[in-house]
Amino acid sequence: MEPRSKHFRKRDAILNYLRHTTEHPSAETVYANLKTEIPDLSLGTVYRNIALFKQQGLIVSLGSVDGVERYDGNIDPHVHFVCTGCGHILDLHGMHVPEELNNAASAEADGVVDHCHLTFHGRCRTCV
Amino acid sequence: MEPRSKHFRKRDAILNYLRHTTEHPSAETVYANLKTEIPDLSLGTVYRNIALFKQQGLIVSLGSVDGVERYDGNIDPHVHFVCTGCGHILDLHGMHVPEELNNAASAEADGVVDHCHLTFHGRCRTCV
DNA sequence: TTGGCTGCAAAAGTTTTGCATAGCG
DNA sequence: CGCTATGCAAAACTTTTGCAGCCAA
Repeated sequence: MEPRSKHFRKRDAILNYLRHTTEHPSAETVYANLKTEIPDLSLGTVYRNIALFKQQGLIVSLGSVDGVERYDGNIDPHVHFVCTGCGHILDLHGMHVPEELNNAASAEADGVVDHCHLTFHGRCRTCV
Repeated sequence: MEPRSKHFRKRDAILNYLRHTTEHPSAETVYANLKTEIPDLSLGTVYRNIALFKQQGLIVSLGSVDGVERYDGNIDPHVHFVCTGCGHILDLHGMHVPEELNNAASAEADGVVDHCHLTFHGRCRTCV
């Protein structure tokens, strides 16, 4: 993705990074990885842009693992597997949350369901 | 629940509180609510015991809402609804994650699934 | 010149930890 | 006595924010 302009070079780089990785990184990880490529990048900028993307719905928060928030640039609904051992987050594309559950949820909660997260917790192969 | 002894009075009080509320409190909330009853309770003790309970599997973490971790003393598997507006967490007992998904998850992740969390996000009736 | 993006560093907020004390066994 | 639980306060960490500078339009 070619930057729109110099003005958005960092913003684009951050979103681009989030969209092209499957590691579900934290802000710190995004920063660390882009830092080599963009030496004058600051952590504050990463946080600011991540907050923006989240608000715009361009990325999704997966919640915190070991006290650090993790993000996913793939906003296509999918299921996750979090390894309790190494903290690695895996995408599971072979299943989806049945539509009935969504309906049942909004009915029982007596509210409006926007989206849902299904996350399995366990041990990945190398951590078993 | 009668305390086992004075030695565990606070620990028991914290677990007891978590088990008898449906508000899915944060550590701070547990502290604030028990403080009136146990004036010489410290926040550190709440955090220490919560960490212990979590490790022992006596309570479950629901992840962070607005930067604060929330806990559930009800470890019976159930679904949650988190209101994006007020941060309130609701238990949904009228549904469960189909067993097939569990199997599919461990198969696709090529690991061992311990448990899973299904959480709906949206707006509760008063926040719509 | 104006407005938005950013670096930098300070601040805020949450959670953890060290140390000393008290109480159980 | 030894061990565990705890209060208190400092520390550690993550995340947010204020301010000044810079660049694009």
